[in-house]
Amino acid sequence: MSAIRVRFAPSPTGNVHIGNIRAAIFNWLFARHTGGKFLLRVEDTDRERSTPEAIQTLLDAMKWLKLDYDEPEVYQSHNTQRHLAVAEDFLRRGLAYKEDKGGKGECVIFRMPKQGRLTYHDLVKGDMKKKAEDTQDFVIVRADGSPVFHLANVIDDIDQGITHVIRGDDHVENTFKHIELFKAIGAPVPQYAHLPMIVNNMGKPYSKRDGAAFVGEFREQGYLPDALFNFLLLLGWAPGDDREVLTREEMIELFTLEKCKSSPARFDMKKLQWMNGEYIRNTPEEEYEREFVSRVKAAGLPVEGVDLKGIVAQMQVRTKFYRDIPGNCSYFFTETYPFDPKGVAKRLKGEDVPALLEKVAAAFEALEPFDQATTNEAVKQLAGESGMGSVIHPVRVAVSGLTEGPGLFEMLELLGKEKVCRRLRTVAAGLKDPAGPFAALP
RNA sequence: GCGCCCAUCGUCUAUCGGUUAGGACACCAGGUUUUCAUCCUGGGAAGAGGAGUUCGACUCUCCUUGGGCGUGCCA
Repeated sequence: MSAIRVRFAPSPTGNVHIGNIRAAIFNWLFARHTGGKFLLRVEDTDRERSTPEAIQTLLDAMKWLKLDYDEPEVYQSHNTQRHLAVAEDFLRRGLAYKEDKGGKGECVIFRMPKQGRLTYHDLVKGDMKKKAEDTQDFVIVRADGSPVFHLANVIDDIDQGITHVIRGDDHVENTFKHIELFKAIGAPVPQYAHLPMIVNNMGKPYSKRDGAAFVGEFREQGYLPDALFNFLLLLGWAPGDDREVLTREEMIELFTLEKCKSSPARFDMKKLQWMNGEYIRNTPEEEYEREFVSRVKAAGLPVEGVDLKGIVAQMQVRTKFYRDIPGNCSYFFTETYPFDPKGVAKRLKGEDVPALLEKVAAAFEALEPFDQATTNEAVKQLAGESGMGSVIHPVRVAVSGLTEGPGLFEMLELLGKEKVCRRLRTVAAGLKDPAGPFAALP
């Protein structure tokens, strides 16, 4: 039985930064790979910001990314008495002292060694060292009697039996302080692993100024949790072979801290977008269909009397974000589909277009059956010398309002003869009417 | 300023002394195609600089340069 225990210990602020959730991902993967326990500790000592809503946001983000934890979450604010008691003990043993460092009243300060060398082995960064003289005593209890992060964090780690602390690079310096705290308490020092920072194009820490920076934002924008998870994993870690798109099982199997890089990684939104597309295309059809239907219904479109399977098959490969689904294919579900002004200007504004559309409608009317092969043949006949494109483009915009979408003949078959012919004639009439719906468009 | 850390294509990365330095994203070209997307093929693109160690360095050591983090009664 493995005794490994790791934790994710965020302070709930109402937003979960991607750098932070990445630390959660690495902790989770490490636990799952080693058969250890993954715990969640809510460092809610900032009573102002740690609202129930903020905590819920955090929990939602964990759930969305399927980062399940193995024991009930621990709230740091519940342990304040314990933290203070340890500080008292330090005071009694002369490991800490009281001082008023700036007129805010007396605080408790922990003594750091004054000579020698502080060292530890970082599982990612290797051997780390620092001269004692380069460290300073630090505050562990504020003048107002509240414990400081360093103290609370270490004590909670001890109480939760944490064996490996996996966190962001920005904590490297703190580690020397924390280790002294563990020693002062007489607890075994955990193993440490510091993950590289996620930075922007400028090499600066990635922040909200650089685009979506919080888990909730990616969710709103339509990213799949598994895609974000996979992408974040690849920032600072690689499996060692050429695989990039990995299942959760593969990740768990392959993940080791030794394979973590220690240099900062730039956040590349383009690659995330690609990854998201990969995940959408690889989604089981039934699951995509479920998502598709719920999005279409949510947009107020009726999903009856259509060849849903056929539509879904056409749309899945073309979906970049789930949220774009209704806008990209409303014409399958309603007669009041919107027309893209640019498409109208480009494909429907020719003088001969109304007549063409009527000719096509008449030709289609006679088709039996009305399918890809027969419509294709009919268009070929009508186009003659001028090339199929001259017919295809106006017809596409007329029946769908858009210049992009499934192949025209697939689209026509899915729509059916009746709708197609009616739309062609309606659009033709509208184009001829000086007061018609297209008149206002350029 | 001082301390700690980092450094391979534009980006994410593989390489654990000997490779034509590989893959992916992005980009460009071509193929499939009515559009878009997918898919396929091809292309350009990298070891920051300088010393050393070595028969041989991207890989080990040192220096320089560049960057990040820390240096809070924030976490």
